[in-house]
Amino acid sequence: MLELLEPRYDHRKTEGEIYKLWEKSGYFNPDNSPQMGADINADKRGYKISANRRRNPRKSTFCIIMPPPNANGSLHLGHAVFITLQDILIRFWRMKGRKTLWLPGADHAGFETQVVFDKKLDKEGRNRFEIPREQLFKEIWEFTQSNKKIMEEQLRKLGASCDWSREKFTLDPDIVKIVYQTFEKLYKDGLAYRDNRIVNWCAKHQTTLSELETKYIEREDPLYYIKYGPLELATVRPETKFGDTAVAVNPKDKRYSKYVGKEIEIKTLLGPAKIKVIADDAVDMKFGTGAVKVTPAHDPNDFEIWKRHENEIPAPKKVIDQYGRMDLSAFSDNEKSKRYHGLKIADARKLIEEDMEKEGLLAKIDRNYKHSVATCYKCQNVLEPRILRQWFVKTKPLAEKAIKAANKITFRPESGKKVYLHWLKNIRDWNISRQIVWGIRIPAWYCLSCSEPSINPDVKSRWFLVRHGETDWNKENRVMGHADISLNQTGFDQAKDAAKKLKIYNIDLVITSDSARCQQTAEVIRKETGAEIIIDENLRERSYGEVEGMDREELFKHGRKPYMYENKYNGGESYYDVEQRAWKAFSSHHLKNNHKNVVLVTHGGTIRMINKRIKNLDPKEALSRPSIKNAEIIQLDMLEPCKKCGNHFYEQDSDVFDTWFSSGQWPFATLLASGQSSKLKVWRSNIEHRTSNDFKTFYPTDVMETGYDILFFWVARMVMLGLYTTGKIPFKNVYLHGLVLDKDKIKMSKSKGNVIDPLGVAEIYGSDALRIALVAGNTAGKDIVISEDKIRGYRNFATKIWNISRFILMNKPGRNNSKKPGGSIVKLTAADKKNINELKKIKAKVGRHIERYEFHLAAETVYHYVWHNFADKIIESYKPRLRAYSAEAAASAAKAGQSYGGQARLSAKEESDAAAAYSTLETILIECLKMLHPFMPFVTEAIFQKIRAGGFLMMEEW
RNA sequence: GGGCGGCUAGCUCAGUUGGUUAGAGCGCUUCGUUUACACCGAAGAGGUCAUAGGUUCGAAUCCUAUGCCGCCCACCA
Repeated sequence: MLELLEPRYDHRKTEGEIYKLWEKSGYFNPDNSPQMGADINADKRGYKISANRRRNPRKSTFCIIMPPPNANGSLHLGHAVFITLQDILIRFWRMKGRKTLWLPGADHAGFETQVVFDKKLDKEGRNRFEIPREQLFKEIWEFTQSNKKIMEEQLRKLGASCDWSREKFTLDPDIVKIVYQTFEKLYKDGLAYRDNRIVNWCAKHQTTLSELETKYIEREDPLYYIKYGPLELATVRPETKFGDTAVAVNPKDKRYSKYVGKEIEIKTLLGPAKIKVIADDAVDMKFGTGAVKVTPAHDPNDFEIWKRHENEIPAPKKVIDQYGRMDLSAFSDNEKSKRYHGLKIADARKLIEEDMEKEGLLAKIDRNYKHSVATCYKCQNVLEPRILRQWFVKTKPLAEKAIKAANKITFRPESGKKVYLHWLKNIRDWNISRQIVWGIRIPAWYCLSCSEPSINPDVKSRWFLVRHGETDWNKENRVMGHADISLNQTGFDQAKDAAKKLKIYNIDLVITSDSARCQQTAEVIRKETGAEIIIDENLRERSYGEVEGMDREELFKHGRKPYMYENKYNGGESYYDVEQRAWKAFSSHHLKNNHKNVVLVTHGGTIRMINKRIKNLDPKEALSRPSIKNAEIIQLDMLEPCKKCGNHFYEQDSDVFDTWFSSGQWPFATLLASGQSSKLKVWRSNIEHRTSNDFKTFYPTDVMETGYDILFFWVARMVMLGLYTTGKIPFKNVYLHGLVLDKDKIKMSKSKGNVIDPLGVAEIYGSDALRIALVAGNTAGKDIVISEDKIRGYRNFATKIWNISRFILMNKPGRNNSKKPGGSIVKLTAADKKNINELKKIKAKVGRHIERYEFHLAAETVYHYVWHNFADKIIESYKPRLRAYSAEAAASAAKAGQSYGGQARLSAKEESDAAAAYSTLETILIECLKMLHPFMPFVTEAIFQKIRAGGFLMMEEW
């Protein structure tokens, strides 16, 4: 520990050590707070407890759930801001005597992390779409875990006094369980539903996004006026014209009323066509020509129009695929469509413009048309609306309650409430499905036979259909059938890969066809998983009789029979035959082993037939499905039989939840999952939720402190989901801080590369300096412009505090003198009392400011007092009184030839006055340290340790 | 189109229900080795608080309009 001799405070030599002391003390954990009525001088672990603290045992609680930083990178200054603000509140209320919990966590940050990881893969020349789900998940898991560790260390460096023993990650099993239960409850209450709707699709990221994840940007695009039979209409997207299903006009528009309800003849690039004219209020008579093409598959408004006219006009016609390319497969019998099929949208538009011009279909083009387009907030690419089956949360009922609850929440700044209410009042249903791997997989299983969903079920067991590995005959495209061919080396390798993937599922049993290629594959899997093995000849491949052993050419020469259900070769079987024996075998194994995790190793044809039965496919469909690769695994999850059709086999939704769906449950999920858990509690809707002591003690929490940029994303959703699940608002106060901007006033973000590393500046100037610099001069809701100069200024303040303390402690009676002051009489003078009184007023003021969340005023008040009052005026005025104790004074007296007889020459009055002076200064110092502690915890604790070793400033009575 | 915020010292920002000489950090000027601190102390310069009206004994603060800057929400065929 740094000695007081040093004229400058060195944060490098103290901060780490101080944090370790705090952590070791266990006082971040509210369970270790001195207990009510404790009649001891030290707590159970031997730390000193001040008399004041004993008189004021913990009465009430104070809890903040830390906004979990994204575990996909390191902390930036924005994090430092919230750490500081929250730590100020936590330390203040802890000193005030509340039982205080600050619960830390980390967010898996689904899409955000996926994007970060995609970039990493890109650098490595890889691509997430080529990596199997499990492997990709595992890699991202490891990536986030190592980031998480770094982040935790960074939080420690910044002095965060959070309870690490309660730390949570959004993918912790107990959190996921609670998220699942909430989803199940929403489903049962009819508030979560699955529907085919038009959603925002990012072709780059290959996933849908919610409204909040879109960013509208202003753009200039040509506006094409197209001739549509007798009408003319305006569009910026001529390439979607192929998907038009109607033309809409305003019902009041007299110009077009004669066409309404009728079909008009139009000329298109694909030839003549007929299209119906409908009337809809959404059409603006004043825009363009007042007539609009309706393309429900590729435009949200048109989709709505179609919904309103579902019975009058055809269903949406898809003409653009998921990669943002023209998909005219619906027009495959039209030769002209080939010209555009497969083109990127931009290229197609250009070509179509040219062609329309040639065909005389264009009336005019407005080249200066300005409009805004929805883009992906991450990659800025234009979003392509697509119709997709997604899970949605019906938000209106949730929002209504959140609106009513608004008057029970105090917003800082106050304007936050207005913004919050406005958003809730205009809320739309929330798409919570994301087509990425990284996240909480949606706990919806669909019956493989009838598609009936089952939400959050118990999976009894998992069955895997595995095709055998490769043989030389596979390679040579020879018909195998019952021919007993062994695996080649590739085949063994494939089997090994499959076995590794299966290993994580605790396989109990391997059932295999008796063909060598299957037995060999099964044996590899058995070895890897340690499962039992059963051989069953009824799982054999279809017998091809006389054509077995032929390659493609030979088979063709011999006369290939169409790939049909009933066909068979001489001496061979039909698919129908295979289905009969294989299904019989499969059923009997299933009957006996449905509680076990089973791998069934068999053949392509056999798998097709088993699939046919499970999925209730017609023969043509069963045979036309894409071929099954060697060693390919098909997973079947076994649930309670489907209520609708009795089938046992299900597959899970492949999508994951929008991160904010789980984050929205963070306050109650963390508290339910932390601390000692107690019995299960039944909430509304018959869903069991565990409750916990922490939940009972700390929920609702006191403050939600976060950036205003996630007011909708997070705060509003926490209120909605918190109210829905627990019936209570998750927090009483919302404090919204501004964004930290760089010197050019641009938001700091990793993608822009303008982040300032807070740990870097903390390393140079100290965490204390950084913390108070982020607080001083900053108010709720306003953006923060931080400069190094400012931080340096507050570093100087830390040095000032250090020197004030150093000076006072140097004058401690008995420190430099051989003799202690004679009497113990400390009689305060009028000036002492006045100074202490003034101090009390300052302290009350600072406390009041913190209680009102006026951190900047608190910081400035204490700063001004300590430096310009205490140091510049009070200490200066006390110097003559302290002189009596000084060794230097003795020395200078000796120099002057006087015999300085120590205290012998001091009168009792002088002695007492000096003692009073010291006592007053020490009192003020300690109070100043307390006031400063929430803002600058390290330097203040380091000094306190010099004064009262064995105790903690952190735990002193404010 | 709707809403919100800002415009205060050279720079970055405070200024709590309207009340005496409008504050902080950095920068600037002059002076200063005094029981700690030069990462310091003392003294000082610097602001018609965006503009124009209004309410008031009194306005940076409340009201109305205007300008510029920024943000959010919604629609855009």
